[in-house]
Amino acid sequence: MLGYVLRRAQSAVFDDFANTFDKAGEALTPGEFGLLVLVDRNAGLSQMALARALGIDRSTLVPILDRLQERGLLMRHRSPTDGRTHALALTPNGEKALARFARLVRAHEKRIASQLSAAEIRVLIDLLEKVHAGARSL
Amino acid sequence: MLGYVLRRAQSAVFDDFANTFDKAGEALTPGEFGLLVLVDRNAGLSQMALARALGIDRSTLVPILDRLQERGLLMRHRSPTDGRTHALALTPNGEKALARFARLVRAHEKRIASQLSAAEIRVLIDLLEKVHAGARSL
DNA sequence: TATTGTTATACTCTATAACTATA
DNA sequence: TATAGTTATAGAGTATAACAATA
Repeated sequence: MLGYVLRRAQSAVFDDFANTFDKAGEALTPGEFGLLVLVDRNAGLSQMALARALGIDRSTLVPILDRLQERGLLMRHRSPTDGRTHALALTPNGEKALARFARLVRAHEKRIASQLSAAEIRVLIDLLEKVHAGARSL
Repeated sequence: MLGYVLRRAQSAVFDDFANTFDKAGEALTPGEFGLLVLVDRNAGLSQMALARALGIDRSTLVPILDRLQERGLLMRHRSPTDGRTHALALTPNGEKALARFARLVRAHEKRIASQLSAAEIRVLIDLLEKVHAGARSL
């Protein structure tokens, strides 16, 4: 029952995220937003480090970065200290886009929490973290 | 923030689901479980009706049913009243498998809720439904 | 004409295995 | 030898468009 309700809520939230961006003429997934935030806050990190932080395989990351790079949001620089790694960073355009995206995400967050009081939001986040902890105890 | 926490919890729950089935030597996704439950409780329903209930396109459903049918869990019967539709039903083997699956899902649900009291579970479900309602208000 | 199921096609996310360049 | 990134490949979920059978 809990798993089902969680899945439904998550699905509605995902749809709202997509809709928010769509109506603003932008296109981004929650995963892409999280990736951009990570790169922004940790400029220079490698693809391996990013993949680890996102919990995905390094090969999965490649086409995702390709797309973001084609969109001019992000760049792979060659690391001067380790020729094997790419130092990731947002482009100036990527920084500007991320600021726009962050505004949209705030509006989205506001809407998904619109039926909850501030206290309820805190309780919900707390309970979700307990679910996370419980599920992790394999 | 809420969106992110929700996504993380959902991801951990999904992993626990997969792990539970894996360790029991079974293979099933939450979506497949939901589908089997729907067919079990509404024997004879059509693919269109099932797709609508699942919120997916009818063309998406086809390969999913193909796989379940290949596994001998489910059958497409020709409807006597409407030659266009298939009446879906679980096979006897599918019924037995679903009983096994339901046991595993109960164990899984117990684990993801292991850090929560009964009262907290009720509150969490309530709050998640409010999130669902808020996100739906597009 | 409209509906149901199927197929063809196309993206995206996901992974594993093998390859290249570098350490 | 080991690590980082890439490519090839494969499977699953998702969709749209076109098609055949049926209503």
